[in-house]
Amino acid sequence: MCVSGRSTIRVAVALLGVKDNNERRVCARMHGYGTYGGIRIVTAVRVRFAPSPTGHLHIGGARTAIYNWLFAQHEGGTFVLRIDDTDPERSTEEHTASILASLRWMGLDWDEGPEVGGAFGPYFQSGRLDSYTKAAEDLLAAGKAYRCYCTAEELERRREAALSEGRPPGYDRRCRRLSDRERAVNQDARRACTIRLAAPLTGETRFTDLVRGDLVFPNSVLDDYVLLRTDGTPTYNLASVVDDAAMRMTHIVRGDDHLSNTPRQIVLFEALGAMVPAFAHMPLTWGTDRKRLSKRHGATSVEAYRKMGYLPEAMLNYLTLLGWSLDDKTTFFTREELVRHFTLGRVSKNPGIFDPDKLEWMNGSYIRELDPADLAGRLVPFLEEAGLIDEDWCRHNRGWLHRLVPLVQERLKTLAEIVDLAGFFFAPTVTIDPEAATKALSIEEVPAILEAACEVVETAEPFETSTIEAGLRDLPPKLGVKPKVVFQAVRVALTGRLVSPPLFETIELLGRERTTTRLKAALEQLRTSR
RNA sequence: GGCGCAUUAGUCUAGCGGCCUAGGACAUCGCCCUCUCAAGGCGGGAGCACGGGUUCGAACCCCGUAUGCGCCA
Repeated sequence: MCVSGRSTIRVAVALLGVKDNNERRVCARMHGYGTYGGIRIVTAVRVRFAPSPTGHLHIGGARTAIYNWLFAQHEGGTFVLRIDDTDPERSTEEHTASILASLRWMGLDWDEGPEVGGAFGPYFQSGRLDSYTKAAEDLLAAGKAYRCYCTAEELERRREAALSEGRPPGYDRRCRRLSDRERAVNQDARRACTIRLAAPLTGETRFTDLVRGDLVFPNSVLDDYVLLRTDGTPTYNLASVVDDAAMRMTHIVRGDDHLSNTPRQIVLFEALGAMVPAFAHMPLTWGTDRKRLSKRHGATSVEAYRKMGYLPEAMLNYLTLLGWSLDDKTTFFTREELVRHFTLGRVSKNPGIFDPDKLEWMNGSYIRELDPADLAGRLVPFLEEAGLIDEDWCRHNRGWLHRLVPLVQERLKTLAEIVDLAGFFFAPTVTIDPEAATKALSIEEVPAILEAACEVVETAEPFETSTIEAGLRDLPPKLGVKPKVVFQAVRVALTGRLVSPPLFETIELLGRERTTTRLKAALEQLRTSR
């Protein structure tokens, strides 16, 4: 331990009781800090992401997790995952599992938390309830909290009265002024009560937000908020602060919807005699209508985007850039580059509107950059999901799949689009889209075109793109039609639609057999319908 | 109602007093390439919320106003 500068103390890791396998990293870099009795403490960075398992991991939550993770990685600190499941009504194990899966999918592994353990467990708040009760009781004993016997109805009535008289509607601290005798009477009668924090009445609470700068709040705006409800359950503020203190968090990186809550929590940290962490409030993520991102805006969970065929690296890149930038031009970052460059100081102060278009563009760009073999592997689950292939098929056709990739790679914006784009390869017969038939097959010369094309395919030798292309390119002048007419007619006959991968390569990949079969089938269909 | 935070094109952003006749990207529009669709290339339109100051000089500093959002209830 050494003292450096005015009222700044560097604290060795052991002093804080941190004994885990991060110790080596931790000792190497000491960037974190908090305040303890007004003294600035510098120690290893410890941050947490603390989702409530009431649904899938939300885009907004994912971004908060990413910023926490990047910050921890950049600083060589510890990233803790804590599940805030104090609401038994809405918390489920399925949601917890889904959140863990989404975090892992994006590569946001945690150093401590569910399934990996750590020195500060349990990492579920439902397993820590006793500590909240104890904290509340300690505060009670120290005179820093008090029992409040006001009922919900009384509070409601007084709030309305205050509002109609133009007074602030907060709790009037009535029970804080109870005499010892009154307290004893209520206690003996075992009247239901909440436990409220006895917040300071004067002075001010100040802190430095790592994103927004120095902030000062007069303590007069603080209220004596509830810590423990009548049923003994902790409020968000109590549980969160007690855990953050117990888990030795050095930085709280979270959404700025909590900004106004921060002075309230700082007062609690101080009342508990705990180190006050540093804070960094991230701007919120909005939907396109400038409202909180919700179901109305379409897919809002990471899970949904995974299913739609988005790549985790695109997701990470896009979400990080929604509220953070390195400079005026860099758009693409590998995970390592993000870790190397990420700092809270360059996080934007403005809320960001989630733009699915830009995500899609970025995803397409990442797909194009993928190693073809890698892309092939990533496409398999989507083809399987659509029922086009199965495991057995994969075992025998890996080579074919690798030949397909170059035809689709620069056309895919999401992995799931492979089904639409290349599904015709796998179907036994082609169903021709009526609109495509009208546009490409209704021309008088089409039967002749298809017959000629069939002959080209039957005789192309060797059977490969170049010979097929040469043969088909001979047809337009011979038949006296435009090239486009020939190619579109053949395309529709083979794929059923007006849009497909490049024609000649498609024919090669389809094979002589299936190509001629399809051309003949289309011819037959034309004859019967005329 | 109180307190707080924010405000660069439709969207994400660069900018931290002269490098800005404001840079990049998505989207959009036009052209080129072209067997369709993509991808790619070239080009266009579009922005400092408003009003006062400070300064030789303001997107940038200060003060108001407006708007949006958050928290408390």
